[in-house]
Amino acid sequence: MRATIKDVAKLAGVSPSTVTRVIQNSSAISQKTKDLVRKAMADLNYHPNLNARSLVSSYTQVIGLVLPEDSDVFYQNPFFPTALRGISQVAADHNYAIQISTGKNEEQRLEAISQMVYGKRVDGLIFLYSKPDDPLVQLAIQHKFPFLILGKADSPFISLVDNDNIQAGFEATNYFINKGYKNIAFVAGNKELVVSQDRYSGYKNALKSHNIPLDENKVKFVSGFLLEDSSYKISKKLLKQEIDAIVTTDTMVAEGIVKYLNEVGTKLPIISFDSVKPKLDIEAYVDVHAIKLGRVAFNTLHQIISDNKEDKQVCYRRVIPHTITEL
Amino acid sequence: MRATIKDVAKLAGVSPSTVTRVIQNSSAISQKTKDLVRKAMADLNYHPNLNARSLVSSYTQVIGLVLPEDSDVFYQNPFFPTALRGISQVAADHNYAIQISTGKNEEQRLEAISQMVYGKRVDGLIFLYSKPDDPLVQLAIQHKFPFLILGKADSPFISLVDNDNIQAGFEATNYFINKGYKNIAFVAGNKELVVSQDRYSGYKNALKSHNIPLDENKVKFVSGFLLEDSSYKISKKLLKQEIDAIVTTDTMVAEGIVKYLNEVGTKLPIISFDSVKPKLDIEAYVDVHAIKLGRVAFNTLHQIISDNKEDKQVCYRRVIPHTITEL
DNA sequence: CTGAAAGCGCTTACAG
DNA sequence: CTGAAAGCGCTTACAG
Repeated sequence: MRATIKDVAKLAGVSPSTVTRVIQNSSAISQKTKDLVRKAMADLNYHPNLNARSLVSSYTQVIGLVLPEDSDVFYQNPFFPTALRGISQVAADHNYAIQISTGKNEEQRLEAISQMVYGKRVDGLIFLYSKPDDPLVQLAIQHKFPFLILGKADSPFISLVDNDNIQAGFEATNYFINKGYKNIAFVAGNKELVVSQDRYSGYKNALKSHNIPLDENKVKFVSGFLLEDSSYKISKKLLKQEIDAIVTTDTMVAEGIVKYLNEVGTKLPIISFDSVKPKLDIEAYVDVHAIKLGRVAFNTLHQIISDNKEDKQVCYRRVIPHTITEL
Repeated sequence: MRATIKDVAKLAGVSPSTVTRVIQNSSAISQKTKDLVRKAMADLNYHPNLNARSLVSSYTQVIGLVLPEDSDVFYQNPFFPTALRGISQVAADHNYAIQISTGKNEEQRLEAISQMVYGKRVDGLIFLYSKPDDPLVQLAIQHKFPFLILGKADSPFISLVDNDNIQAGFEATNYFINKGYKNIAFVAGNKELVVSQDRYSGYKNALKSHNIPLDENKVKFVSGFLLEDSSYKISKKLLKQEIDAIVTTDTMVAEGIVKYLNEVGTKLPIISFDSVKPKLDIEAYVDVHAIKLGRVAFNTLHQIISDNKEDKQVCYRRVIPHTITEL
C-alpha cells in the first residue's frame, strides 16, 4: 500500500498537521522536526495524494489548454506544438501540469471545459485560438474563472498575449516597398480571422504611408480545410496582374502560391508568417516567436491565478515582438 | 457558492447516496427518483467535484501523455500533433481528459510523471516515444501502473501500438525495385532509434529478396537537432556514387537531400515516411497513419486500465498498417 | 513550535 | 429501492 501522511507522521513521531507544514516548508517548524519528517517521507517513498490536496485546498497546480475544433489546419500548423512547448517549459519550472481539452465538436468541447472548471481540475485556462462569441470563453467569463487568450479577444476586458499583427503586416509590406517594389499583392487566410484582418490593415497602412494606391484586385483571402489548395487555386487569377512581390499571412498560403509559380516556371519574392523557419523557398518570413508567446502566456496566467485568489481583477495585454528573418 | 451533492439531495428530497446512484445511472433507482434528482441537478447547475470523486473512487478519467525531452525534432515533426489528435478524438468519446507531461530535462520529467502516478492524477500513461531503459518507463513498470508505448519497446512484456517498420522499409524499397531501379540508397535518421534500424532491416530484406547486393556506401544515418541540415551535408558524399533512387525514413531527412539536389540541379526519385502528406516534391511516401495509431493507442490503454482493475496482466501488441502513397 | 479536531465533497459497503 | 454511517487523504483554523 502507498504511504499516507499518517504513516509518515507515525514514523516521524509527529502529527499529520506537522507533516503538512513540513511539506509546505513552513517557517514555524523547527529544523530538527523538518529533518525528521523528511527522512520519514523519503524512507516511505511518500508522495501526497493530489486529489485529496486539491479537494481541501482548492488549487490543483494544473492549467487547462483549450484547443479549437479538431481540424487539419490547426494541428498541421507548427504554431500549436511550438506554443505548447513554450507553455510547457515554464509550467514545468513552476511545477504545474497541463491538461488539454478534448472533443470533436462544440458540444464535446464544452463538456470537457465544464469538467475542468466545475470539476475543479484546473486553476486556469489558456485558449489557443480566438473566435468571436466563443461559448467556452463565455463560460470562463461567467464563472470568473482565470483565463487568457493566446491571440485576439473581442472584449477589451479579456487578458491576452499576442503579436502586434497590424505592425507586423506593416513591416512585412515595407520590407518589399523598401526594396523598390510597388506592385505588392496580399494573400491572407480566412477573412473572418482577426489575425488576417490585422495583417491586412498593416499592409494597407504601409502602402498608404508610401503613397502607393491600394489595388483590391491584388488582395485575396482564402479559406478551407487545406489552405495550400485554396491559395494555389487563386494564384492564376492573381498573377494575371502585374505583381512584383507577395505578402502572405501564413506559410501554408505561401505554399500554394509557390507551387503554382513553380509550375508556370516563374519566381517572385514572397514573405510569409510562421512559428518556425519555413521549409519553403521564399524570400523572408515574419517570425511570430510562438515559443515566447507560450512562455509569456503561462507566466501571465499564473499571475492571473494569483490575482484571482486575492480577488483582484486585472486585465493583462502583452505584446510579443516579431522579427523579420531573411531566408 | 457551487452546489454540492448535499444541496442536490436536499432539493430532491433524497439522500446524497441516492444522488450518487442517479449519477451512476444505477438500475437500483426508480425512474421517478431519477427524474426528480436530475431535475434538481439541472436546477442547481450541479457538477460533481472530480477531486472528491477521484479521492474516494481512485479513478480519474484522465490519461497522461509522456513526451520526450524538449527538442525541435519532436515538436516539429507532424507525428506528435497528429497522434495527439487521434488520441484526443477517442478520449473525448470516452469522456476522458488528457494531461501531458512537462519538463525540460529528465529530472523534471520524472518529477512530473511521479506526480501523475503517485499523486493519482491519471489512470494510465501513453509514451509518445521509446528509448532503451527509460527511467520513466521503469517507474510505470515498478508500480504496475497501466501504460503503453506508441512505438517500439525493449521488453517483450510491454504493451505497444506501432507500425510494422521492417515491413514498411521492405515495401518502400520494393517500390523502387519494382520500377526497375537497382542502385537504391538508404538514408535514415538517428541510428540509435529502433525505428531507423527496423526500416533499415526492411531495406536489406528487399535487396536480398531481389538478389541485389547491399552496398554500405549507399547507406547513411544522420542525427542532430536539425535533421535537414545533417542530411543536406551527407548528400554530397552520397551522390558521388551512382544512385537511381533514395529511400529515406523521414520527411525531414528527405528535405535536406532535396535541397542539395535542387542546388546541383539534379532530380532523383525519393520516398519518405510521414504522418501527413509531405509538402515536398518527392515521388511517394509511406503514410504511417498517426491518427489511427493515436486512436488505437487510447483504446488499448483503456483496455489495459480495465484489465488492471481486475488484476489481469495482459500484454497488447497492436500493429497499425501503413500505406504507400504516390505524390 | 506543535497537536487535536473538523471538514473538503464525494462513494461504498451495510442494512433494511 | 433507499438511507445512515464511515471514510478516502489531505489542510486549515484554533488552541496552547
